[in-house]
Amino acid sequence: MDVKYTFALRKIALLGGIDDYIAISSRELGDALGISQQSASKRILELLDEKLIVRDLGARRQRIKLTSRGVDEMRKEYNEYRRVFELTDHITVRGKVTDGMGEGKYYIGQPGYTEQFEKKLGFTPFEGTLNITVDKEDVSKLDMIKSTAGIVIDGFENEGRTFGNVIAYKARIKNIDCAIVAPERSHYSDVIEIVCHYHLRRTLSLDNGDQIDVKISL
Amino acid sequence: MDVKYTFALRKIALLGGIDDYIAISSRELGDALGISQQSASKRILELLDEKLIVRDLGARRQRIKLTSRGVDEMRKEYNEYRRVFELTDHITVRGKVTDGMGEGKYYIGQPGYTEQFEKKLGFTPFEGTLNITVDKEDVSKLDMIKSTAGIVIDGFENEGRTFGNVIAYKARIKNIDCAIVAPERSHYSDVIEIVCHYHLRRTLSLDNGDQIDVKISL
DNA sequence: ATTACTAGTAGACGAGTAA
DNA sequence: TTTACTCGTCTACTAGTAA
Repeated sequence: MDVKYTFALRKIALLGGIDDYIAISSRELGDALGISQQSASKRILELLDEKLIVRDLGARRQRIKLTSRGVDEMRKEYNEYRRVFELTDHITVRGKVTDGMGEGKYYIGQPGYTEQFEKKLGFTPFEGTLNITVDKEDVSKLDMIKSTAGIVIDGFENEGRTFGNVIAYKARIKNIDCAIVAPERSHYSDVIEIVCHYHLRRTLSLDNGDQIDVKISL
Repeated sequence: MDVKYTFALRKIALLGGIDDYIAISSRELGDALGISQQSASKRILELLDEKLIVRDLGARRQRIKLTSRGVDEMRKEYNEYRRVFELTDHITVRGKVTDGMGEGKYYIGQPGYTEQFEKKLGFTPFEGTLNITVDKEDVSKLDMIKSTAGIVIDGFENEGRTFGNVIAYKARIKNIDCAIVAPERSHYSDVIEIVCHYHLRRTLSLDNGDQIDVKISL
């Protein structure tokens, strides 16, 4: 992403283009960006080309707004700033214990993964994951976590099946070491999966719906 | 502020240069920024020139960190993002009622100010201000408020004394219209001064130390 | 009034290289 | 190894102007 695109995008967002269409001439945008009308016109064409904004080119005044791709780019930058200004060395997210679909157990059981967990996380995982539905107000923190490096658990093949890369993030629940795991290319979700050496449900006497804090290292 | 400076600044901050010196070669910074070693070296010189970073040029590895001016620039951008992602149309800050130094009363009493308050804020101020010490966790919100336009109350001269410009921000305390006022060029403070048509201390039966929410319009 | 083309130019970039 | 100079290229800008 070119810097000058995010700069223009941010100004458009500040002028209200993140929620809805805003009527703005290329001259006005140019003034806001400190560039000429001609350059602003070109910038708009570039942003359209990159599918960062959409335009409704009326007879007299064009109206533009960010696309979801545009909003995503902005959020990425916002998260970088949050890491700079809000962070120490960990983030705490709160959520409720939830039933998983039992899939975790199958994956975690694969020797190709377990060996790496031991080497890279420092514990052999209990066979099964604890699923937590993150509270609405903390979901944005998951973005911040995903924007950090994480520990790559390499994928492998076994009996003709392909197991993809998994990213792990070290965490602690009530001072017990554990890790959040997620497929490398996972789409948005408010559910996180926890692996741990212990059976967390039993060790901490957790039931579905129980509130729990997860402290994630960065 | 040139965009490319804030971009470089942000990467340096993310690499830890906001808290302390970080050792980073021009090649490494170039890689982080997606530019050549030569350009990164030039960028560092430009940032030094703008006093956005300071450098400790060791024999083998240079060490750099942001200056307070550099951090301020970053925070300005951070606040723009917060306005985009966190805001609706107001911010609520919480604080404790505090004794002022009686200065507010003298200033607010000046006809040069009161006439403008009436015209620009829609009320004649009670002679005196309510001081609130903002809670530590809400102090950063004051930055966000300062980064918005505010209403300019023009300065004037009276009997040889110069009264400077004042910036007012419309606010509400328990649904009573009021405004935060601050000298145009005020330095950092966690105390805000409130003007109101009513004597807020009496009207709301406030004592020093009482917790109070101030809802500030943006 | 708009948007956006063409053309000319300033300046940002990286390659080569010195220290 | 470093940092950072010079210099040639090429991009990104603005002015002029068409539609």
